[in-house]
Amino acid sequence: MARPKSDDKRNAILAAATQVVAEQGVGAPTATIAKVAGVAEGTLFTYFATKDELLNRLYLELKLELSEAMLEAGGQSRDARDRLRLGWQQYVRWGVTYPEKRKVLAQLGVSDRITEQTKAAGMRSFTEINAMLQESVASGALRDVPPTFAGAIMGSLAETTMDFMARDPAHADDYATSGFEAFWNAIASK
Amino acid sequence: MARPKSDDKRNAILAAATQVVAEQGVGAPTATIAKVAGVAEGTLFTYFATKDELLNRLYLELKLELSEAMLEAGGQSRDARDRLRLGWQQYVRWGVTYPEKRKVLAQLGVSDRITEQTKAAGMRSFTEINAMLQESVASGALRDVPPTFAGAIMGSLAETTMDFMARDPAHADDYATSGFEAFWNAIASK
DNA sequence: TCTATGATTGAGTACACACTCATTTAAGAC
DNA sequence: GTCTTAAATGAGTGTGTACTCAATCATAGA
Repeated sequence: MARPKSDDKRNAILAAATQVVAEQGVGAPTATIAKVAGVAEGTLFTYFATKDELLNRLYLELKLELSEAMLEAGGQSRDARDRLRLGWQQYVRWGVTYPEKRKVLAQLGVSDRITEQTKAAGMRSFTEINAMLQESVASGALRDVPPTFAGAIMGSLAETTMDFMARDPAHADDYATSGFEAFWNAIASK
Repeated sequence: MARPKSDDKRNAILAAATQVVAEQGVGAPTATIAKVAGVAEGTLFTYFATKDELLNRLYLELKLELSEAMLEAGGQSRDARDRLRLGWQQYVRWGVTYPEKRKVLAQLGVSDRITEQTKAAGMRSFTEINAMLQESVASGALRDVPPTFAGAIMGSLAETTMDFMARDPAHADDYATSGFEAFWNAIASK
């Protein structure tokens, strides 16, 4: 091996892509991403063959990061509701801490540049969380429907909650609390 | 006046934009939109000064259409839950009937080419629906939070529901029913 | 019918972008 | 220290796109 590829550069490119795509959308130029990453444009293409590959990798990376954040500090001992509330809390915390990452995920989620394959792989990160949901859902309004539906509901309610938290920071805590209550009632109430 | 602009052409352009943006995303070329609409590219620019103006108008038009669809056939006599269920039903019906319009709205909603002003104007179409929500929300989990939050929750749950209906049409009715139950519990349960 | 006005056309323009490639640079093997 | 190999560079290339404009055409009003 002559000169190895550097993980640092790869990460710098992904981080730059996050920043620039959050600002400018999926149409953000590779030239800008490279400049922000501190590498030449050509270098970007030695790490990612095409812009689409870069976007798909970024999507996966962020999905994985989010799913890991949700499971962090998840002590086993609590009951289902508490474990879900913790996951919700972590989700919201992550989204508030990294608004660009959240925005990028929203952009990429509706972009047709993300392949079905990538989306499927992204969902796999959430199997553990879906398992957490399963028991809470068993006797509620969603009992007739797969647990991934509850997972999607969790995602969309958390996103909606964070939108309002961001728009009206003074009442952020109210939204976070009410949002979780709404979510719990949605999946667990009969 | 020498030659009047034609509403038919304007509508044809908006319809073509809907179709093409649903297929290709916000980056769809104006040349393609014009061709699908059956007009010359130059004509597109006599009806909409820029592509951004076209996209913003399209967003407004679709938002308005959706809000009107939701209020259709809304007899006064029912109780709050029934009126909301009817609105939900109409929402889902609209989304299933016009999947391209739904997709376009999703694309435009996260695109930074839609101005804040346009988004605000789009929300105004939903004031009547927000009023409907207000009473149902009064004593539930969302009592501490503005009714537009309940409206946003309705939107995101309906979208999630339609995603699953589209992905798994055999159980579409189950999703529609469970989705509304989840929504009602989310906003009205204590 | 004639005329003035503005809609309609589509080839043309200026620019932006994803990706390439000849050249330079640097890391590892010996 | 030398050699080999692949990473790094950035000017260059081809393509695609939003928007323009001179010429043409259709309509409302006289």
